[in-house]
Amino acid sequence: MPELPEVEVITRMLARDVPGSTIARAYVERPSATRPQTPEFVVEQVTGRQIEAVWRRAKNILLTLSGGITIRVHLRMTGHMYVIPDGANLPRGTRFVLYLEDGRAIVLEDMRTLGKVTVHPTASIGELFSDVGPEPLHGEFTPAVLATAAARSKQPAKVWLLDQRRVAGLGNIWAAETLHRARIDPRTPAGRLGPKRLARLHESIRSVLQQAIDGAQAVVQQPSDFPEADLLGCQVYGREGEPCRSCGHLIRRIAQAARSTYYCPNCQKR
DNA sequence: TCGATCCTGTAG
DNA sequence: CTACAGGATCGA
Repeated sequence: MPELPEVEVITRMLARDVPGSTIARAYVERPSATRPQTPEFVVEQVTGRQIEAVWRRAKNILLTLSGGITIRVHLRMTGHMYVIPDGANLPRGTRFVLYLEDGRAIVLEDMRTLGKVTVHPTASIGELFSDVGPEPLHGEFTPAVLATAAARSKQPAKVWLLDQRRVAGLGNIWAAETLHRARIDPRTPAGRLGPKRLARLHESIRSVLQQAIDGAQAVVQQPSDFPEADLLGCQVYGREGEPCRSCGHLIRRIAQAARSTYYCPNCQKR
């Protein structure tokens, strides 16, 4: 279920706890987790290598290993990844495990089994993400970049924001929250947003995501905690029929691209 | 550009 | 029981 903020916090935890450790063995509980690669291939590629770094790109977790190999993990809808102590039982829903030499293990827990683990030459990681848009919290993401990407697009703004080729990391929740903060109706064609609203959208994306990271970070007490940002703090997501926190109008839910969109019909204009 | 699809758990 | 779930890809 994680979007950029949740993946960011999960990545930070791993980046704090596992670099320097060596993978003693690996285990694929669910063969579909590595598709299109085979479990045997993935296990063979990672065994015996040292974890040098853990980082994030869009909603992917990357583990850079010694010997020029990188593990790419995508949590999709229900994935979670964290370290368990030596001797701890594998959690229910475990799909993939990296056992470390010191006895700890990194587990991929994923009830819905849509998550993915694949291995790639580190040198080729760049091209893996060649179609993915800019990281919204980095300097490369500017109003101008946003404007260029939005130009002439007829896609509704909400659907447009979910497309990872435009901006990396937004999902159904934070796309809705971002549009509310920017006071843009989710049905507005992206190409019709003028400089003023694009500037608001740019700023909203950054501030909403940064706040969500801070919120998610705050709820994690131990590694296995899922850094679920506080949905009670959402302005629109999941609040159909409830009053808008800014104006009191009732929040509406519509379907866009077969997914729910929540918005305030009063605050958010076309 | 859209719907179907990969899966399973849970809410209504 | 059915509807739906915070993702992404694939084929029509």
